[in-house]
Amino acid sequence: MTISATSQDSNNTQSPLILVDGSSYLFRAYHVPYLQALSTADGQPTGAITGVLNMFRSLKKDYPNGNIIAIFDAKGKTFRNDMYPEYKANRPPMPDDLRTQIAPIHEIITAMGLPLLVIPGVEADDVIGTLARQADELGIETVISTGDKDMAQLVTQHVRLINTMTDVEMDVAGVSEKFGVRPDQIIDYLALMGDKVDNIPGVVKCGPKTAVKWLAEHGTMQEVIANADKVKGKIGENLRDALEQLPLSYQLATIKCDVELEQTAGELAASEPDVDALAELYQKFELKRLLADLGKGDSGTSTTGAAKKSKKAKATNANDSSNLAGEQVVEIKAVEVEETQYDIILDKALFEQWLKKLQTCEAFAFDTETTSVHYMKAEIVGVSFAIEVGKAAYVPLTHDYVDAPEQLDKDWVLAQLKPLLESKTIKKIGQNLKYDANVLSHYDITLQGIDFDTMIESYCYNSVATRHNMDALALKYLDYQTVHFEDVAGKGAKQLTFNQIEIEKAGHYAAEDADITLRLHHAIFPALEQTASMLSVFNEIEMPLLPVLARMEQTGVLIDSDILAEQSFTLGQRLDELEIEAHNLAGKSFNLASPKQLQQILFEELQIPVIKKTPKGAPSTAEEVLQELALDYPLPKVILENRGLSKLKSTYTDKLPLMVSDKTGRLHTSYHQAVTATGRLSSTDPNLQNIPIRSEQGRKIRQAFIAPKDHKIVAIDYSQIELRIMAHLSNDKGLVTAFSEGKDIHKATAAEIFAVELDEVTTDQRRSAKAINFGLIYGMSAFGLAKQLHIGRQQAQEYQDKYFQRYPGVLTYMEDTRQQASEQGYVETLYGRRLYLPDINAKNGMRKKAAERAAINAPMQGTAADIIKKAMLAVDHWLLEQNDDRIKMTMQVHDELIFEIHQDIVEETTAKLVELMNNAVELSVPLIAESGIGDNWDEAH
DNA sequence: AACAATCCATA
DNA sequence: GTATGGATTGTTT
Repeated sequence: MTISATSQDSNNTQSPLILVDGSSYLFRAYHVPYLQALSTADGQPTGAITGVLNMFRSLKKDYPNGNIIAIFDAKGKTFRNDMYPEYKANRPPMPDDLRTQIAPIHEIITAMGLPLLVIPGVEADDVIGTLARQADELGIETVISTGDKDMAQLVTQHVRLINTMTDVEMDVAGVSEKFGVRPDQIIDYLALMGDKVDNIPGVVKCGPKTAVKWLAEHGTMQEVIANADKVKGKIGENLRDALEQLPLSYQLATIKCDVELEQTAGELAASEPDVDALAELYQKFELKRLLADLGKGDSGTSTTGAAKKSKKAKATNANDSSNLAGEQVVEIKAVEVEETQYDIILDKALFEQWLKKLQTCEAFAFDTETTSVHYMKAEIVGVSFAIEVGKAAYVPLTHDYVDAPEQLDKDWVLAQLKPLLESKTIKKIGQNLKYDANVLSHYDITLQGIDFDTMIESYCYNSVATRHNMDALALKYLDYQTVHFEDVAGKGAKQLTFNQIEIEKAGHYAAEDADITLRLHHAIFPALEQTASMLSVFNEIEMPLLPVLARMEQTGVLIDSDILAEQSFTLGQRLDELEIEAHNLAGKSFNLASPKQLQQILFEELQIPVIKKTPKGAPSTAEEVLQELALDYPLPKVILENRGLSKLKSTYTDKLPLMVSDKTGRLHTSYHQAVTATGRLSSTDPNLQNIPIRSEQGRKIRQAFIAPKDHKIVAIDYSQIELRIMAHLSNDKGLVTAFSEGKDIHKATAAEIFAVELDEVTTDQRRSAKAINFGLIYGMSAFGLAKQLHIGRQQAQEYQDKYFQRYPGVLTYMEDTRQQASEQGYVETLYGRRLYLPDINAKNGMRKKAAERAAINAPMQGTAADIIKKAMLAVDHWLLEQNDDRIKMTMQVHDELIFEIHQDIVEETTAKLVELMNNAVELSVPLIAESGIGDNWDEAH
């Protein structure tokens, strides 16, 4: 069969028929993580609704003339179940939180005026197949929108598939290219392979490759069956074993194309949308975007939606306990995008005019444009400002493309701006100002008056919303689509740096950045202010911390690249040896780093028993599994050593030296202040918070973190901070006393649980107690504890019961936390940082349990984060007072601060720093910081 | 080039 | 069982 050249002879004047596989949309939308958190204020999940409707919308955009028909599966069994009772028997039941979204979707689609087909007794596929067949016969161009590959059998000269996610269309040639067989061979192909998910039997070990090979040879499954005795080897046996089953598989894989329908493909057509019904439904399910768009009117109708929206968008009080989902509604002040006036400043006169306004204003938003996203490499290209909403200016400085207009002198402009930027009284508003502060510091400007950072505002307001970049914020809080950096600079290898971008284009982008930042501040800050605790975390912790982090990043840390290079070499040698050994043991050469190849070798070729599976169902080759297998087999042991060493080499010894700045000869990480849900910092480029410590080899890497000449590395960490916080929060008498008396807490716990004297506690008992203590912090279950300690579930339960019996305050605290989380939808740290838990009342038990564990952990982890942040503020304050460049704070690793201190003053300075950290906050138990001093980070521990 | 899956480093 | 970032392989834009 060849692709017909006559496909043009179809009736082009008729609008194409678009058949939508609604059920495939539904499942896909349901599994999009970003959408899973969505729900209405009263807890009805809306993620799948939103996702499905978005997909319909994009379909409409792609096929403006399309005649869209929606087809969904009906409830209950189908004729395939009668044929084969095991059909789809492996499918888990539909989750409740998906089920409840189906009816709304149907209602909305109907209100949109689209024909909706839900036919019992058959699957959506069969309805689609029937319509596609009819359309094909009528010569109507048809597009089937689905994620299901099985539908490839329906493709003809007039019928194509489109994968909505990838927007890839597949015609006859496309099917052949993709699958290696023609559309009319797809059923044969599917039948031979079988389908695990749908529980369709096929030929064992026959995958796509084999099926294609056979069909290329014989054309159809019937012919393959007829020639079954000629196939050699194991796979030939498998084929012959499957002969009886294959006709059934063929039937099951065949989409039924003669379902009886009330209307034919030629008759079905959309009707006018019922705008009022839509507005009501969108409002009911709080679909803000859709409601807004309804007002804008693709159909040019009514403004009902928009009017309702402005009434509805009244700020929800953050204390409102009905708001359980963590989804917050903010009053949107600047919904209408008014006239904007963006100045591009190329002459002195206009610049001075702006300068005057800036000098006399209370606060302004500003943004720097640079050549790089890395603060150490970035050079300023221009700066932008906004004082009032809608009016912004961009001052280009160093655009240097061919024919770039003459620009104001960079040094002169920065000199003019310096007093302004360094003023503590004129407030600055920005988005991620730490970056701007770092860049400006390279121009001898110390940014001050950093009062409002919209990224931090958004983070304090809701830390669970993972993205706090400007584009996301503008969309969320202003319902405004910004110009993206990639829109002006391109992306990938061809991306331009900002200095290469035309001033006109760059100016609009940059000025908009400043303008939007200002608007965001006006949108988010008032909402943040409504909750005193959130405001205080913002004002007392996060904003003051920003310049402290900037200073630490600027300072960087010193590493000895030679030590690392040497270690890389040694590691490389050992890795080569291990590779040879592994290949010998396996009897063939393979990639040690590939879990997939390793699975094959271990579990298929060597027939080693499978102990655990990955979440996706493949046999796991994770460390704990190999650890266990290593007892009985040689290969896993080699793999384990290889894994450990290659991780060290690629992530640390090879990589770190490459990241040393040529400007300073030091390593400069980026601390992220708006990433974690719990309030911790995170670190990237490089991540200094996961430098190895546990293994002997790993500690060598810490030895490369050295002090400069005449200096020492001082590491000070909080001892048992999270358990101390648990003691404080729970106010459990026994726990508080144990800490107050300065006891070894794990030992004390062991004495209580195992009912022995303190000095009779064995190492084993202490280890168990330690696991229990850690487990408590993680919201552990008896099941988890059992796994950790390799003991039975019952015994783990006994330990846990005993613990709660001895420390009843902890039990009460855990129960209260869970209840509080469930009632208010969030938990708080000691200092008021709030963590929303959208899943806390989820119908899905797993997700609910996970949210409960997070609810237990967050106050402890988050309070620890608050405390060390406060300590950093205290330390930084003291350092500024000292104004002594022999002392530098260089790193933060969650419960540890690392310093570089001149040897002459190291003892007394360390004592002072420990004192500052100990007194960072007042708890009902002592807060203990422990210090270590050495020539490198390893020694300092 | 971008993304998922898997594994592993830290607190 | 909590919270992260990153390297690798393997698949698909």
